[in-house]
Amino acid sequence: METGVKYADVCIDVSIEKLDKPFSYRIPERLSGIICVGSRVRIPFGAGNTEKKGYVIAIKDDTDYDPDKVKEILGLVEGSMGAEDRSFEMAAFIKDTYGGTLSQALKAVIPAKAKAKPVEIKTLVRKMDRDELLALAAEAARKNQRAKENLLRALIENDRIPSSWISGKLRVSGATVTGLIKSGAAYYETSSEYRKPTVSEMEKKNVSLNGEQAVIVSAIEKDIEEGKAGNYLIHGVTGSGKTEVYIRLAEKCVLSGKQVIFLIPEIALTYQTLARFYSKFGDRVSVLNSSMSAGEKYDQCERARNRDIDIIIGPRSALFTPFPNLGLIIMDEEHESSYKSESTPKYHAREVAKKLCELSGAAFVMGSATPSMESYSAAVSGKFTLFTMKERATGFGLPQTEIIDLRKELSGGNRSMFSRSLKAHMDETLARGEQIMLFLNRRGFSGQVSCRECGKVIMCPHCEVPMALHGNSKLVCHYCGEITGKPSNCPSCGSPYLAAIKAGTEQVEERIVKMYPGVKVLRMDKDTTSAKGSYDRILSSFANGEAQILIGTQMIVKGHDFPNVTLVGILAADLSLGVPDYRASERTFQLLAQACGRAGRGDKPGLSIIQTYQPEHYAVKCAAAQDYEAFYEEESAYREAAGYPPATHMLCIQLFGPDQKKTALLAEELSDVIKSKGPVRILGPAPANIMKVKDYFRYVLYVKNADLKRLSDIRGVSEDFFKDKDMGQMFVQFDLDPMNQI
DNA sequence: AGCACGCCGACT
DNA sequence: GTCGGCGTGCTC
Repeated sequence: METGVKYADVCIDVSIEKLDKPFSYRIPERLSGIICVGSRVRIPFGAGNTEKKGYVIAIKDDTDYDPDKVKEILGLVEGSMGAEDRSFEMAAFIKDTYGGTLSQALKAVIPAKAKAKPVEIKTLVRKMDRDELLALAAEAARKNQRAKENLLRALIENDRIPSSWISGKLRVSGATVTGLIKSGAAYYETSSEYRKPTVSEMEKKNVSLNGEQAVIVSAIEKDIEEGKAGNYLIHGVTGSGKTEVYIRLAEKCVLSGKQVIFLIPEIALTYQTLARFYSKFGDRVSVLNSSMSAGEKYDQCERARNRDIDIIIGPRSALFTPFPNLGLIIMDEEHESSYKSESTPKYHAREVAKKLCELSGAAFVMGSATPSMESYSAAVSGKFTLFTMKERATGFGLPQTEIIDLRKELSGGNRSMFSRSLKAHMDETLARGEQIMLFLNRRGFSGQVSCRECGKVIMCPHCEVPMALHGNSKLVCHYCGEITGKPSNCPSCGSPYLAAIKAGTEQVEERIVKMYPGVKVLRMDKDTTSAKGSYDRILSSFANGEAQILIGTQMIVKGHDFPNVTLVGILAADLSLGVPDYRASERTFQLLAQACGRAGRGDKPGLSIIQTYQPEHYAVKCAAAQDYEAFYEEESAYREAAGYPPATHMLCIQLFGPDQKKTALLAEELSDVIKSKGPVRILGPAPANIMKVKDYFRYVLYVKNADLKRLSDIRGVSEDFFKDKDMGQMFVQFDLDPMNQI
């Protein structure tokens, strides 16, 4: 037992800014050695000594605070998760890196509230002996208390009755049971049992590794064995078999008594990967997903803590699974933007995972066919170890690609959305009985209603966003949810000629149906996947060959393999290039490269056709050539020249307020305050791309600096500035290296 | 957030 | 003269 340790820094678990600092408490003798960093404690707080709960974030021999005023910890919180030290270091890291309060960081890091109690299995246990119970039963019978009599008779025959029996088989109400307990005939025993998500067992197949896979597995395993586990980036072309590498590494890790966190961008998209993990690890693997209740998440944490599972698969929040001996974090599809949290603290799972691995001595393995600029640059500079997989595991080469210049099509007299080449290849593919995927990204325009006479678009009254037509009579704002009826006349000029822009995919579908009567077509976009389960239904019916053509937005390019797809058509590649965002090229490249990779995943060669108005754009050219390195070089030069991540770091400060002038003014003031603290590159303040959402005006300020510490200081300065300010309804958000420019 | 102290109006 | 309004300001 430790001696001389007297004080604990306690974070009170309320999300109140003013309490967002540690409070020192004396550790009573009886608790010394029991209380540790991470303990959940009860403490007296404030003048009234109201009892509050807090987290111990540090233990110290002395305190900076007036020792006379320091109070004593009352005790430990019963049933606390006792989250370990690591979680608190993670919370501190998140707070320091991404801002927000410590409580917000703690909330992100503490997986589920302890108050979300596990399902309690109650058992009624006999307390009296048989004769006494018989007497009671006889008395109940005499008083015509049928329910009580039945329960007593059941209790005579069984000394333990599960509560499910009582309400189910015996049909006895709770009141009767309570009465019985009061009379001392029996008592309730409660024990918690985990709610286990169902696991379907599949046959285990042994896949042998190809050369590239084996090299990577043995290199990383060697590092782990020598205690030199680091960060690894696997750049593997689509279909190169990254999952098998993950499985081997995870297996090795589990066999040596360590646990694995496997991060995936979106649960629905990687069913095939999940199935492979299940078949390999059975019920030692568990899946976390966003639709789970707090209780279920709590159970998963308990199972992890108790070493009932070795592997957790889930989105970024799976990072905070409290494994006692974490050995490996895998991050699949590392470039996906869903790894960045959208709410404060806006942390990036990649950075947090890296930190977590440092703290626990675990290996961090990232994989992608199109790595993010951030990761690849870290790999190039030697911070991550880079592995490249160039072979497709099936042995077949990458699909052929063809770039079609839509400007030439137009000047050649073809005004349809299908180029002559695409049309010809579609004819052939259909004739061969193979499948086609058509990809179109037309988010943003679909559904908007405009007047054919004055050209005005119907906007949401609360947001600076066009309303979208749902069905035939409803207008919906996708930003605030405002629903209005579709007016019969234009609100500005009164013209009755209102026209809705159809979703691109819908138009494509109409054309296809006309072009190929009798050919089965599936469409997948926001409209067709809004119903629960429709996503999987569409994909599986396409996989089963129920349709020959699948038309969709970017959601079709991810995940699923369709071995019979031999033609992929990208109808308008540059639509995602026009977005005012420094990541536009990167995202376009990723999208195109992934879409091209969809063709020829089986044993038949594939072809991808990219239609574009900008055939000379490097994102298009490199994606067509499946040349990641060339893209990286070009994009890297651009980021370097323009001063964008990863060449520098960028702190985005977003101000929100109902009064446009006041919000703009506050942004200006903040900008001046930041400038007064030393020279630094500031962009803006400027109105956000979408200036108004939910009646709140949005102003944005970007501060650039290569030094993260400097940006963190600037965030501190800003936070202090806002503290002294009368903010009214205005509020601020910080976003480090944002994924989307707002 | 609570719960104090605190400095001004209507009451035994 | 006190009781009590909730306005500011700490709370380890």
